[in-house]
Amino acid sequence: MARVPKTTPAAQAAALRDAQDRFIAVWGQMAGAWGISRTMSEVHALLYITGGALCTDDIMERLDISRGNASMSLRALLDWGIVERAHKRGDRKEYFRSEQDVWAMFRAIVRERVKREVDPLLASLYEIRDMSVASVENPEGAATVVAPDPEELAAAVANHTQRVDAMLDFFRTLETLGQRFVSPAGRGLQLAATLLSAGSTRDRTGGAP
Amino acid sequence: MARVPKTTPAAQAAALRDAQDRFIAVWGQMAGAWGISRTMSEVHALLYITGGALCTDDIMERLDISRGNASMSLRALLDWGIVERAHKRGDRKEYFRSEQDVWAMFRAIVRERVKREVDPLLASLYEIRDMSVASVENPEGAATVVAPDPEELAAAVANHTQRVDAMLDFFRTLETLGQRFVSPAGRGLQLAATLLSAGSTRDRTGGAP
DNA sequence: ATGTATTTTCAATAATTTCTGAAATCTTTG
DNA sequence: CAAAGATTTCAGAAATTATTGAAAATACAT
Repeated sequence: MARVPKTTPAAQAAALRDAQDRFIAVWGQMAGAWGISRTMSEVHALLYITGGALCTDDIMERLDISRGNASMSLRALLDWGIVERAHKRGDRKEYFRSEQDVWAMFRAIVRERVKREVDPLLASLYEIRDMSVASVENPEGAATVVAPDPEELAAAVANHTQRVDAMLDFFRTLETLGQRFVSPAGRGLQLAATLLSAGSTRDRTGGAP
Repeated sequence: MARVPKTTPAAQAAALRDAQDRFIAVWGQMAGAWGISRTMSEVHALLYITGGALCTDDIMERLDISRGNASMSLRALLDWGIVERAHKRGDRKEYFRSEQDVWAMFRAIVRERVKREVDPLLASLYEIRDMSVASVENPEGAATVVAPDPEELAAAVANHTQRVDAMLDFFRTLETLGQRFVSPAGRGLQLAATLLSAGSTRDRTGGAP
C-alpha cells in the first residue's frame, strides 16, 4: 500500500488550471497600475504563466474574448515589447510567447512609460516655465486676476517659476534614473536593487551563467 | 527712456494665469500615471502651482467643477496625504493647501500605491503558489486539460511554481525598496537617486540647511 | 435649542473606455 | 492567380468610470 498517489493526474491538472486562472485574474487587476486594459493584462498573464507559445484561437477560447480584442491586445503587447511572435513550422497561424524574465519585463515597461509619459511631461514643463517669462504683448489687456499690485505679482511669478523648476528637476532625475535602469548596463541597477532591498542572498533569476 | 517696463501688470498677471492653467492641464493628463482621476489630479495641480490655501468655492470656480466633485477629490487627496487642511481665523470655511516638496509628494504616492497594489498582489501570489501544491480531493474529477500524461504534468506544475516564485521575488524586492524609500530614513534614497541620476551637482530643493 | 453656513453623500446621468463581430485586408498554398 | 486561411480594422454596443446636483448631515454661532 505504499506509494498510492494522493492526487490523481486529473485532479492535479485541474488544480494547475485553477492556479493559472487565479493568476490571470490577479494580474488582470494590476492592469490599472501598468496603464493598460484589463484584457491586455490578462492575455499577458496567460502567456506568462503557461510559458508556452499560444495562437490567437487558444487565447480567445481560454479568456473568452473576441477575435478583435485578442488581436488588438496582442498587438499592444508586442508594442510594449513584452510579448514576441513565434511560429510553428507546418502551421500557418502565428503564435505568441511572453518574455519570461520578470526583470526584463519590468525594464520594458519602464522604458515605455518614460517614453510615453515622462518625456512629454518634461517637454511641457519647459514650455510652461518659459510662458511666465515672455509675457510681452498679450493682446487681451482686459482685467483678469485678483492682484494688480506689481510687488505681489512679481513675487507670485517668482514662486511659480520656482515650483515649475522643482518639478522639472524631479522629473529630470526620474528620467535619468529610468534610462540608467533600462540601458544595457541597467542590469547593474537590478543587482543594486536586489542588494538594497534586503540581506536576502538568494538568486532566483535562473541558471544563466 | 530707460526703464520703460515691457510688460504691463495686467499682461503679466494674465500670463501667469495662462501658465498655471497649462500646468493644471498637463498635470491632469498625468492622472492615469498616478492611478487617480483627472479632476483629482487637476485639483492637486491647482493647489500645488498656486501654493496658496484655497477653499472649495475657489476650486469649483477655477476648475469649473461641481461642489460634490470638488469635495470628493479633496477628500481623496487628503487620504493620499498630499494635501492638508488649513483654516483662516474668522472664516468658517475650510481651506486646503498642497504639500510643496515634490519628493515628499512622491514618497506619499509610493507609500499609498505599495499599500493598495503591491501588498494585495503579494498576498494573492502566496495563495496561488500554494494552490498547485495542495491539489488533493478536487471534487470535479471530470476531464479538464490537454496533457493527462503524468510526466508532462509534473513538469508543467514545476514550471508554474517557478514562475510564480519569480514574480513573488520581484514584488518582494519592489515592496522592500518602496518601504526603504518611504521610511523616515528614506530621504537617504532621495539623495542616492539624485547622485545616481547624474553628475548634476545642483540642489534645487530650496534653502533648507 | 434654532437658524445658518458649510460639507458630505449618493442616485441619476454623462462621459469615457473597452469589446464585439463582421467586413476588409493581407498571406500562403495549390 | 484563385481560393482558403489568418489577421487587422473599426463602427456600433456594452461596460465601466466620473460627474453632477440636490438632499442629508454636520458644525458653528447666537
